[in-house]
Amino acid sequence: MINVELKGGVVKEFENGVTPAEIAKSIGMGLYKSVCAARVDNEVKDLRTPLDRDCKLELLTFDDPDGKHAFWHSASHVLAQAVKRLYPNAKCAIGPAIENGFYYDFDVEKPFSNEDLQKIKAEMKKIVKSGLEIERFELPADEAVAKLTEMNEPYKVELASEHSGKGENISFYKQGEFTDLCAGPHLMSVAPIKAVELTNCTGAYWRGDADKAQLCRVYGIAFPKASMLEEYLKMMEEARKRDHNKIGRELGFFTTVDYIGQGLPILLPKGARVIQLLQRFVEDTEQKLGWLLTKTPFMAKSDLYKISGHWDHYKDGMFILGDPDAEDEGELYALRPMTCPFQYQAYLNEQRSYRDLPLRYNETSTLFRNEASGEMHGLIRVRQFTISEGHLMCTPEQLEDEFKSCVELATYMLKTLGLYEDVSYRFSQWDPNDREKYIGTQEEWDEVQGMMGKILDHLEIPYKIGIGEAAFYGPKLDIQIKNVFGKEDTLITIQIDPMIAEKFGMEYVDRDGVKKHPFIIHRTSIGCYERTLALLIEKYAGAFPLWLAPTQVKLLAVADRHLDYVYDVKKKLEAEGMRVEVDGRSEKIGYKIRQAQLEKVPYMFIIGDKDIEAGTVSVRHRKEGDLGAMKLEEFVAMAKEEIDTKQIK
RNA sequence: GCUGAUGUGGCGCAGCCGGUAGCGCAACUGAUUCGUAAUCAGUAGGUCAGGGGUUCAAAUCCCCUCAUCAGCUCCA
Repeated sequence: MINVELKGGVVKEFENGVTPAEIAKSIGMGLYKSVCAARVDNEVKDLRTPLDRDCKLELLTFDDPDGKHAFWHSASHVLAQAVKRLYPNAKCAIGPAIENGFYYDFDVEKPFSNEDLQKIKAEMKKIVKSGLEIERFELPADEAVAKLTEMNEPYKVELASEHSGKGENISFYKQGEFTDLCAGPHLMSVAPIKAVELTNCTGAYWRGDADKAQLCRVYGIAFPKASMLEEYLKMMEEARKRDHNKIGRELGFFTTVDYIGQGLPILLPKGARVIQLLQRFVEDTEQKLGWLLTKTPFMAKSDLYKISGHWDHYKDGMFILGDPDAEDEGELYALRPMTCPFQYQAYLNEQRSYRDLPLRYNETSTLFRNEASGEMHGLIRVRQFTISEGHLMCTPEQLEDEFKSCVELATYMLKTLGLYEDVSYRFSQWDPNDREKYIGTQEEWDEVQGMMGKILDHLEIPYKIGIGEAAFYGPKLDIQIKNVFGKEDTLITIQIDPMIAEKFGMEYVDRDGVKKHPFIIHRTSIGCYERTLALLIEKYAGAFPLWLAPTQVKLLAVADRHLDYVYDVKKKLEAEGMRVEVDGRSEKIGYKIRQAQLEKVPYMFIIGDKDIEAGTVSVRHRKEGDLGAMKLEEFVAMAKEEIDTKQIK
């Protein structure tokens, strides 16, 4: 007998070898039917795992993230089963659960059309209705490979073969006629997968390698109840309404033009205004913190990039001016994809001593990157962008404090913008198995990654590790954020570079009179203005905080005879430094209010006879509605407070 | 770059199996001067992303290019 501690600390006795599924059943059929997976001593296990010692057991339902995971993973198997029934020649690759749902990759002659997906969905529903039990079994690796070979599943054979020789058994899950190589965990049957939607079908490379076969990836989502699916789909629709690429265009923040080219957006007055406000804020803040502004050229001869290593490691990503196949490469110029090697020249301008360090250079820097044509996305991925760039040269002793101050600056920016709660952290490391991509030796990387890891731990930053995500010259702390589609991008990056100073001969004379190479921190404080603008548009659905709003107050006259007073108010507000617009059209007040609301202007003044008589303005807030009449000075004081403290409302 | 989808007046859409473009909103003009999310009437605007081809005839069929979207790969 073993003692199993259940929810709420209740300890029950069970026979040795009991499974979580059996325990769930003993508690009640309701629980048994809804349980998806088990957490045994904080480890997620399949419900069929025999328990052979005292332990703590949590029975995970769909409400638990790991429960959801198992649920979706089983749904992906149902998807594969349906595909195999309808398209017996399809070869199965992998089909995991993801953050929101699941996908399965298939090798098929022709990618699935929307009609195909409908058919597949219908077949999935049939499978679910049949309520097939899901069984688990294990085979030794060589037998597993033999079985999968017989099943004519080459991708599965490849996966199983990697495990042969390890001496471990390989697990399979089987439901009806469908068997899949899989580590699990899975549901006990397909029955609970009541509501399914196949959301998308796209291409995806086998093992994420662009040189390998391209497969057909079907994305889906599933829930135990139809109402949950409806709710989810509605939520996604709402999220898409915030898509910066849609409302950013509608609200006049930016546009694109076919004959200018991909990834080259036109920032319209509103978008340009927000970026200007952000930029002034960033530059002023950085200056106060001891950063020295530089302005360096947008292009340089190839020689510069050869020293920095960009020519070898980043050439494909650069816009090169001239014929790259020309004999004399010295005459080639390239637009800068990064600011680093330019700003280093400022450092190199004088002989440096340890007394000069840390030396902090910042720049509002426009960069050009020849991104592959399929990569562009609204303002988030573009070919020309402007970044709050900075490079900081310091001694090893200063590294931790300086790194910390860079993180603090980024945090301050994120908090001010209201994005702090929305980001996650990634410690981006090199991939030792992909040496081509990096400079430096194993020892150098181990050392600098060790240092960075220690600093991050001291800062108590909750990061995940990204292997192969480092820059070619050093590891990064990437501050990640998701767009409305759930796609993650880097908003801010702070990097430690122990290698490039040497390449450029950047030195300082230390206390002991010896010349040494400084550490360089590459960092951005607010990221790229275009991308940050995009995420702010999505965050606020276009309704910017007052301090960033392109137009802060819209003045609406009730009737034309009030316009003189209105323009007088405008003048006074502008004298206070506020951004004001007048809607002088001969429309009804309701119409003009509606327009201003749709434009998401923070404050509207409704001005009519009553206001002129009383010498007031009637204030309306876009969210709070009618705030009543007040003296202009009263409003200005209130608005200034809101602006100065950068309130978000 | 790859897979798939899309590209019709400023925006959102119609235009089925080919016979030379419609609607709503916006814009403009006129009337209305009306206090917190849409006043009424009228006018103008597109050759259908661009180029080539098939055809007596193409927005509608075919090819190429460009751009947009989702995903992959890549990346701030």
